[in-house]
Amino acid sequence: MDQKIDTRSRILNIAEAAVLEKGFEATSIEEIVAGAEISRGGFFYHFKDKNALARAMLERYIDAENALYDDLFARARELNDDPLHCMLIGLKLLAEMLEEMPSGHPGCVIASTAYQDRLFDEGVRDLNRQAILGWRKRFRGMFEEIAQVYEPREAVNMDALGDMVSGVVEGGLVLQRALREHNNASEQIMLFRTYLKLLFADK
Amino acid sequence: MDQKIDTRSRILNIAEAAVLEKGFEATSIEEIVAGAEISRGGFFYHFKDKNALARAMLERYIDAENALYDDLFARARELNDDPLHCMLIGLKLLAEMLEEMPSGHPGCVIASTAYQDRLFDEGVRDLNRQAILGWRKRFRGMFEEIAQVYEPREAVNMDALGDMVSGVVEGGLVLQRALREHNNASEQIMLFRTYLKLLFADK
DNA sequence: GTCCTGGCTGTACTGCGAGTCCAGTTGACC
DNA sequence: GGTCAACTGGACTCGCAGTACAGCCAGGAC
Repeated sequence: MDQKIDTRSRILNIAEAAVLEKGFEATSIEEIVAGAEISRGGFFYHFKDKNALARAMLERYIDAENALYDDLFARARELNDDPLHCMLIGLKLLAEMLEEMPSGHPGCVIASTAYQDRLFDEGVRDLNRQAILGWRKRFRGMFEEIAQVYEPREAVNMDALGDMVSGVVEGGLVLQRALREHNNASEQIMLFRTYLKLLFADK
Repeated sequence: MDQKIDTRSRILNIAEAAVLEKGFEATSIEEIVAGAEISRGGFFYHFKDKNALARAMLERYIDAENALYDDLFARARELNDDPLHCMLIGLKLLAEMLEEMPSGHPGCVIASTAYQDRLFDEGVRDLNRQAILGWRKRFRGMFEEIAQVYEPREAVNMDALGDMVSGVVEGGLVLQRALREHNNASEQIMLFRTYLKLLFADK
């Protein structure tokens, strides 16, 4: 077979799909090895235990999400050089992307692990923390750039505003999962977009 | 002993504390019965299985949260009759309440169950759904009242705006849990408050 | 050509927690 | 004195995580 993806990646692919669908604890190693067509011994050869699997999944997921944001806002920047409009376009693209996912966004691994964190060791929890702090820094930077051009109509804490991007997405995904609707996250992002339009006044 | 709280409630109290601290799956029936000082048989006498426990916990939690919102916005209404200011005061009270919780808010059961939903049966998932739809209705009503007095500066979907209250709280709690900080949720609520101030213009 | 190593397979085992079954106890109230 | 609700306690099954280890096989080093 030419689909000779290395076994480790195959395990991660199967595991990620299963975990996003039904949660980490509800995903058994049994079904992962069945899906990846390997033996249980093979699984434990690659991952010491489920914690090691969780860490590897989080690392991959965070890298992918960061790459996605890089790409999204790079495309936005090409369309408009103004920092506010770049942000607004980027959020629109993000909302569209979330909406286009056929069965809705699978849900964020970050929130999922945050709510089951006692299952994980310190390494996993720290990865989670670092990812959110990374997004805070990213968006805080973008908002500061905007604030240099547009005077905010109300004083806001820039760290908190940076966090709000993550928070709105995470919160939207929670609603989406619980309601079994499909566009809550994108609607929440669009509302946040109008917030930014109102907050950063035209000169 | 006069602390003769009936056993069922004692089980629910112990279980809720444990579940909020470390998640549903990570909480064993063993430790619940140990905490409640009953036998395993006694537990299963009250709850057919862990699902029944989850359903009972959710019902209690949702009732408590609804009562809290009722109280909060009733107090706000006493302080100011104007619907916008009532909303702003209520949100301030909510933010303060979240901040005052010594070890931070334990985290919302709704989000927690949303991310482990395959562990639960349809009844539990539906409770979850109904709770969020209830909050949507509650806040949507309040926003419509506001909109009759204050013209929104930008057109917004009122259902989505209603959801945003829940979403911002849930999202904030996710951040708080993952970051191990203690005031993210209240900061997010305060940011949402400034959104409302900007959105609903003075006449 | 052989040897070694990495990447597995397969089996057998321990231990934990959920859930079932059921027989027996205890106290309240009618 | 009988009945019922609210348990206790123990024995059991089942599924899943994790451990241990013996063996297999392909491919590169020498």
